Amino acid sequence: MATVFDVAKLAGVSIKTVSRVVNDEPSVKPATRDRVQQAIEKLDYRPHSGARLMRSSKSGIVGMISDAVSSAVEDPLNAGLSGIHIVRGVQEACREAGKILMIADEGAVDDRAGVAKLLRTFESHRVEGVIYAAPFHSQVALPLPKGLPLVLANCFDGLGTPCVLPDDAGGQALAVEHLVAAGHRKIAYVGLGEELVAGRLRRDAFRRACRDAGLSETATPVLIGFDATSEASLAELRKSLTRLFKRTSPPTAICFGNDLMAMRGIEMLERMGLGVPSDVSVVGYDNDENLVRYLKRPLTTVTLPYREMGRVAVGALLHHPAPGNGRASAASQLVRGGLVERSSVRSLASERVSKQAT
Amino acid sequence: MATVFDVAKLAGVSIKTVSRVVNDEPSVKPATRDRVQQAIEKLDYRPHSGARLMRSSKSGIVGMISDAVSSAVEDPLNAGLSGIHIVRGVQEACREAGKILMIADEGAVDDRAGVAKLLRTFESHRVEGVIYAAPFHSQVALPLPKGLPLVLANCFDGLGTPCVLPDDAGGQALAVEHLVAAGHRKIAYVGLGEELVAGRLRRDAFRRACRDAGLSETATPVLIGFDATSEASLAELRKSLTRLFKRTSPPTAICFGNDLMAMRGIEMLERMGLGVPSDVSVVGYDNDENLVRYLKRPLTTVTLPYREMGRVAVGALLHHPAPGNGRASAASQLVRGGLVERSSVRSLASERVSKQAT
DNA sequence: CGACAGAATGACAATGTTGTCATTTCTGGC
DNA sequence: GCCAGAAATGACAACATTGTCATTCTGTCG
Repeated sequence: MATVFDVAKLAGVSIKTVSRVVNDEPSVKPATRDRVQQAIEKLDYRPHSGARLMRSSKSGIVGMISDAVSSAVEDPLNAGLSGIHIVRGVQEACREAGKILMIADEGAVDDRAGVAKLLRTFESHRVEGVIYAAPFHSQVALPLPKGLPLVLANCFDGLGTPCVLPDDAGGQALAVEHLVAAGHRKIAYVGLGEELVAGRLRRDAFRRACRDAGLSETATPVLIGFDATSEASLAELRKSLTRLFKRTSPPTAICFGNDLMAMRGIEMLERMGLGVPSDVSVVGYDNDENLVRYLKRPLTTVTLPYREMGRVAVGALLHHPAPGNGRASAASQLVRGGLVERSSVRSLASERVSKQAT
Repeated sequence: MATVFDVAKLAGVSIKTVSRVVNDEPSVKPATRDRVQQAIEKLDYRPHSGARLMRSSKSGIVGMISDAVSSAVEDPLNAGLSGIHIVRGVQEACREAGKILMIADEGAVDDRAGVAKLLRTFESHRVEGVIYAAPFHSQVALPLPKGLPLVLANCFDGLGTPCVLPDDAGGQALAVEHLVAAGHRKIAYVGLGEELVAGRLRRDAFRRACRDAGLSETATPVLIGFDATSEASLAELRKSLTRLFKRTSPPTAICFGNDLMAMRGIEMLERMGLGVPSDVSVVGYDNDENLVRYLKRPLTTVTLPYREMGRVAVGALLHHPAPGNGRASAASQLVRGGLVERSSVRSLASERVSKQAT
């Protein structure tokens, strides 16, 4: 492959001038520039990124660790494609910033030794930073690279490593506020397990939002600990729902822990003779497009803003302020996803009038 | 960051010895090796891949052009995640070969200028080869890189560029053979548009397989040109199906052009009062896991072996024989996907006995 | 016309590694 | 104790580029 020397000789200039043309530096006469360009064209010259890197120590590469692709293929039932959306956001932001993205997907994002190895590879390539994306909102314990900026996406390590997280609390509040605005006063929460970060945050936010709306605890029962991918847990869920609607004053709306659970829950409600949203309104969480597209009853839900999180992570990585310098960007950034109104929530007209009266 | 010099000084050896240790070369005394390893550890030394590349001209990087991630996010309804599976296969094979994968996903895989730019970037990084994956079986016209091995996946260019393709013909034959073995003698084909490569191949293969099985053309009507993502086309499909079953001797089985069409078709058949598979057996194509998992009626279908195609593509790239050297690997490789038996095909017992009699 | 500023260009070092080949250090047999 | 041959180690060039600084060209103004 041709080098600067070949190009320089053909164009009748010095190698430094070739370098200037290649890097769009000023003070090269247009005529010279043209000659060099033509020589480049003719010789099919491509700058050698390795040699370049050696001089400038700017690789222009961003590394990313994710199991998005592997889990989308290996485990399509569980993987809500969350990772793919984060990757997409990262890709977009990298492109806009003129960076090249190098994705390491070895499947095992929770294998410390494996991650350490990937980080070493990235360091060898002198990447400008690394983004680590977890498949779901969780706490992680990563081996921290020495001189390499690292940003966590969809996870945190409690050690002050910069991270980008979904605003589960804010999102759940949005759901409750939406139901309250539609006139609902008796709202149940049917959620994930407490061992999940998202499960805890959403449950707590639900409670707080209900309190803020002036709803009593008895009117807003909280049932948690379900896993919509487990048959046993679904049986539990069915029992709980049955009990819930045997109450003297059953809820008029349910916030489900996520879309999959909402989907299963709706099936159960309908089998119990309860229409959605005629008898019960339902709000999900995640806005899992992939799931939502197969639902007969369009589901009102809260978006988990994965793509945006990817973008924010790149921003945090590339514009990370020199440490201890002026207005430090918060180590942890929350990204709020919006509520998507579809047709699983019914407005209780009488209430609405009394509330929305001018 | 530390260099070989730092390590050499600390370990009390020459830089060359450090290089030997790093590259696991023989003839280094165990004691020396240990000392160097410790120095590396202590200094957090990471070989500089750029400098390395300059000397050895082996980057260990494979480039890939795909729109898998972007289209999975941008257009989840159409994208059957095919691309993701190809990427996965490529990832796996790269890992096994000790190569690093660099994915360029700019969304526009059919933009010649865009692809040319990506190829230039890859050339700059001295990748060892490039895999170009198309979202569906198609013919492409790519700008061919000069000194860079290129393998096409899920597409071909008719110019002899090595490519890896799904064996649509073989797969469709599998479907027909399965139905015939189950005793079906009247089989309809309801397929994709002729403008699609897969549409043409599958239709032709269907006809040939029927002929081979001794079925007459009247018993095996072919209806093509449908697009299950278009409402208008679905209306057409409904009309066609209605007509089909008004015949004096309607088919007992249908091969649909793909799983989505099969899904829609089954809905229509049921609305027409025809049970699947009690009244009509159905075979799909693609084995789109992502779609199949939401079907109530498990669909018998033929796998589009995307993942395997990715693996084969890497194999073709890395073991590409020196041109004009001995047993050249075929420029075009077909990968056969198997038939997945679920429960949308009913065995016609009487027929079966007569056929399977010893 | 000469001097001068600024634009355009070039010479050369430096970057971190590995390949080549030379040199030193062992090892075992006499 | 010596020597041949092998094993271990080292010196140095080469890789392709950019940064630094020097040099040459070009036009302008007095």
